[in-house]
Amino acid sequence: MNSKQNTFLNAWGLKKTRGRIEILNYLKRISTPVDASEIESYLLETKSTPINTATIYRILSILYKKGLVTRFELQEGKFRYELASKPDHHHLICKNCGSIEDISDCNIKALEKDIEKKKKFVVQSHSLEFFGVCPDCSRLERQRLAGR
Amino acid sequence: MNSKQNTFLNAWGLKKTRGRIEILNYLKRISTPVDASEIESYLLETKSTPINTATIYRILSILYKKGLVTRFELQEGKFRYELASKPDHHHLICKNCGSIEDISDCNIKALEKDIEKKKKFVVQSHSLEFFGVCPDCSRLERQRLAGR
DNA sequence: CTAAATGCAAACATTTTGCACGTCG
DNA sequence: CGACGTGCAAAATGTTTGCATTTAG
Repeated sequence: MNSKQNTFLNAWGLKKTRGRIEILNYLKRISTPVDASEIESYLLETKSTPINTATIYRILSILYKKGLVTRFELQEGKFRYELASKPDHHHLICKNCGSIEDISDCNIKALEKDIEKKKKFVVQSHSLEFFGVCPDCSRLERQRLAGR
Repeated sequence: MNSKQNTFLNAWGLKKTRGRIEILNYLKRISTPVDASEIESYLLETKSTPINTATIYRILSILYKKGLVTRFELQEGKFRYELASKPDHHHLICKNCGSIEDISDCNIKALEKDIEKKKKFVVQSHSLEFFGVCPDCSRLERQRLAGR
């Protein structure tokens, strides 16, 4: 299936299937991390044949285990996914509108080195998220207050 | 109920009830963050009358809203809770044994200032977690390899 | 052809909710 | 007494699993 696209799937010992290809293509296109149900609705809206919920979870699980996608939680009680090939970065999450913005890496590496030395803890990955109010919501709030 | 303990509950407009007092006392004693079911089992084992699951969630929810406890996710698909009065800190989570260790604050404040300025994003809170292998598990792994 | 992947239904874990009853202040 | 808090049962949400069937290689 789809002999030219995502050849690396085979390289990872994974069969190329419609679900995997479409999920990977979707992940390539998104700018903010998505959860399983967003992936499902996207495939439902745009693709001819839907992909089963359990299959989506299984695909995400195997891509995660192979290290092709990253997975994290943003205080929502569910997981979000991104392509692991994205450069190291963190997130700004607006508690008002839910928007998620990336911020690029910020010398966490130094901190990791420090921890490894002081604590003898081998750091494999980290997650850093900032929760607050995004510029748009701040602006609207200011306008709302001013208008009274 | 319990006229001397946790008087601040009243100050926050919350009635002093057995559940709230016992949960707060438990949170004071723990050294690593706990989830709802750990709280429930603890109360079940040690206290005469159990506290209903839904009630535990409702108590945690109101304590969280009032800012008396903090809440976060450690890639487990559930929330963990701590007293908010604990000094600012982060966590080292061992992916092998699941142990959670605190690490004290590490100049994230500077980073926050930077973000507020550059991104116009108002930071209210942050979460920083490191995932990896704890010293104990590293040691056991080394021994296991040496023994072969 | 065979191992791997999927669909379906059912189970599971965590968290939330409606409603009647109980209790703090 | 009255608003707030709780217990119980049921539901909502996110995720996983067993098993029969399909499909990539």
